[in-house]
Amino acid sequence: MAKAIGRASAPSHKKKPRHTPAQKKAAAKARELSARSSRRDDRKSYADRSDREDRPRRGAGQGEKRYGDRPQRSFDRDDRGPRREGSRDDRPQRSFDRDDRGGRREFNRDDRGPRRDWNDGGERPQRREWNRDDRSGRSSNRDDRGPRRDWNDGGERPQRREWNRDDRSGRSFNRDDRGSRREFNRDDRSGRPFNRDDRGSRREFNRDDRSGRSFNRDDRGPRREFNRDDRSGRSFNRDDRGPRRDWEDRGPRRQWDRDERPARRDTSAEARENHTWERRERRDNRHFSEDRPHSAREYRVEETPKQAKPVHEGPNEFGDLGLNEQLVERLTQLGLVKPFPIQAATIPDALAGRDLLGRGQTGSGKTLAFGLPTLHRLAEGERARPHKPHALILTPTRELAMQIVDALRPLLQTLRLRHQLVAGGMSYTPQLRSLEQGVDLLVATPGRLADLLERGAADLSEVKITVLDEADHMAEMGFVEAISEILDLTPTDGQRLLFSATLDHGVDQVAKKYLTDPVTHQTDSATASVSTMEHHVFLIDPQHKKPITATIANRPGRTIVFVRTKLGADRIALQLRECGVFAAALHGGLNQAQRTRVLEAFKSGELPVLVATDVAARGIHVDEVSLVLQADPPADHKDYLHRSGRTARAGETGRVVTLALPHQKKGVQRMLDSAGVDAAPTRVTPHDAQVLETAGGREPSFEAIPQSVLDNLLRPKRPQGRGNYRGRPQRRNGGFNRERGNRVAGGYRGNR
DNA sequence: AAAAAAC
Repeated sequence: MAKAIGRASAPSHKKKPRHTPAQKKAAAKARELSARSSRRDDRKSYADRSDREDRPRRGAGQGEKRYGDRPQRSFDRDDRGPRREGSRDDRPQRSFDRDDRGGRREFNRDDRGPRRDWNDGGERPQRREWNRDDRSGRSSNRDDRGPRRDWNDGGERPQRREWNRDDRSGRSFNRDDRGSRREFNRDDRSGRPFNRDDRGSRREFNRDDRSGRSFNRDDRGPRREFNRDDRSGRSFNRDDRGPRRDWEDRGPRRQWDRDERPARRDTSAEARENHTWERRERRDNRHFSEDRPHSAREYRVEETPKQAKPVHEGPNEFGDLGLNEQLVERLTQLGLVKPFPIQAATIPDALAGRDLLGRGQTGSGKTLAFGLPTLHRLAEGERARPHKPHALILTPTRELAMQIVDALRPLLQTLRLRHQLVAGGMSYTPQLRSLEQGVDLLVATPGRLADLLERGAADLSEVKITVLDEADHMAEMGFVEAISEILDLTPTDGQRLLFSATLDHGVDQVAKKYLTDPVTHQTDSATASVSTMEHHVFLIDPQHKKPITATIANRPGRTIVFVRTKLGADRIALQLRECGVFAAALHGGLNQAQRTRVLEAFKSGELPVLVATDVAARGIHVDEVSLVLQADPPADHKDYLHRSGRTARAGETGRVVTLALPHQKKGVQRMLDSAGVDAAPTRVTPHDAQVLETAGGREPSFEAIPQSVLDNLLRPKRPQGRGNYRGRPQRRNGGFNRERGNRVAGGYRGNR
């Protein structure tokens, strides 16, 4: 792709061999330009994916596609005239699409106004959310359903609401509409996957025809909307379909519910006194449509009393390990004087240049265990030459790479070593520039590094030290190929350090191939022996999952909720917010700016609850996470240990609660055994003392937290980016910029 | 089987 961009964007270079320095330079420039435009991707707003704005949007969704494609467009502008002609000819397909789109758009548009009214006047919207996907919750939906039906019969509106509202996941949309629209939806749905597959080609197609695009643009918005979020999630949606369908089978029950309902409504006063979940929920939904002003501050984490951190006194024992004096001095300034066991065990061997395997519990200080000797050795050597770094730290996630950079930065600065974060989702420019200028240490994720290697921007032939953090994960399928390729490019006599809290057979394979006479340091058993961690397993019924999750998450202190899928993360986070628990999702489907911002907010305390996939399972350190709730059980015992390890770090205390559905009981039990965790599964229901006390939960308020609060949280606090890039200038004139002749889409639109 | 990792 990178190459494709280069070609498309700088046709003049295309046919010439890039031999002369001048030509090389020109090519580099082109690359940089394309990289620069690709940065815009990071500015896709969270709202683009997940807001539920009611007004017709010109830009939402659209923006994403355009951004993605824009690099070429801007370069190709000159070419457009001719191409346009071409695209015309090609249009058959196009026009087809277009009609399609147009139609949808109309549809949407018309619907939108009314929907709003609905929202304003009615109370229905949210209930649905809540119940959306849980069959259990549905009981409350059911109450509503009668009227909706009538609506359906009389008008077409009901669904629109659906449509609008829950755009966020797109799911509830499907849900209630089952009656009339189902057909519609279905087709649509089944159509989507196709679209998806087709999209690749279509996109290609479009690319060449950029001119055609501009025509289409207006039409595209709605479509985008529709597809918007789920570029990744969509396929998952399909999975959800099964249950939904089951839903449809419920005809009879509905009848039943309807009959029931009038009575319940009449006794709403009484209902209020009853604190059953469904009823409170209904009552409180009214707040949602009012969309009262909120500020994120209201939802800040309730700080729990700080735990005393171990204070080390006396002479700095890092000095005894043979580390560079400047380094030791800086460590002292940072309050680090006593090495953790894993550090004391591995540093001497690492300084001696030996290959090693290090295993230390989660939160036991592995970053410094490999960081300090790496820095020490870098400081001893010469400055790295351009493009040829001397050390490489590889991590499985971008966040972890950033965290390692953050942890090592002060030490690197003290030693006047140059470093660069090399990870996807971020601008190429600083990465290319650093390599150009020469950089001593790269902290990288595999994909982007491979990309830079392929471009010839990086050369690993002078790498003296390679570190694999979370080595066992890196040795797993899906990672190991990339890692092998990278390791193959480093000198065979270089030092290699493999670290993780769990080392297993997969690591042995890598160790066997890439390590020479390695020494292994295991400071603890591989099981969950973190003594300050408490484990609980709650055996629950499916219909209680949501209320229990909400109750537990609604606790003071920072909480991480782990789920299995990206879509699940979005969904649970949304559900929590609708219950009045401020939560945001973190997963690989978000763009990097969003990921970074969510994590930052969680660290700072603005966000008390993080709902994450396993992207956050390993290595991520956040102070004072006092509970890890595994709403979906982890895949295996290693994941259990790593997820759990987000709490009880560096001597803090923490609790881990794992929810298991009846059919998961066996697997969870087996996993606990392998993980060495001694926890007896307990049957619980939402109001049990177990939930309220053991997990520290509290019944949530059910005062839905509006999307605007989340959008506000996600809005970058300073101009985007960590580098010196100051971000795109603020949009003016409705986002239309004459010079560019292009509407500048983007921004966070979802907060109104 | 999902997620992650480049665009």
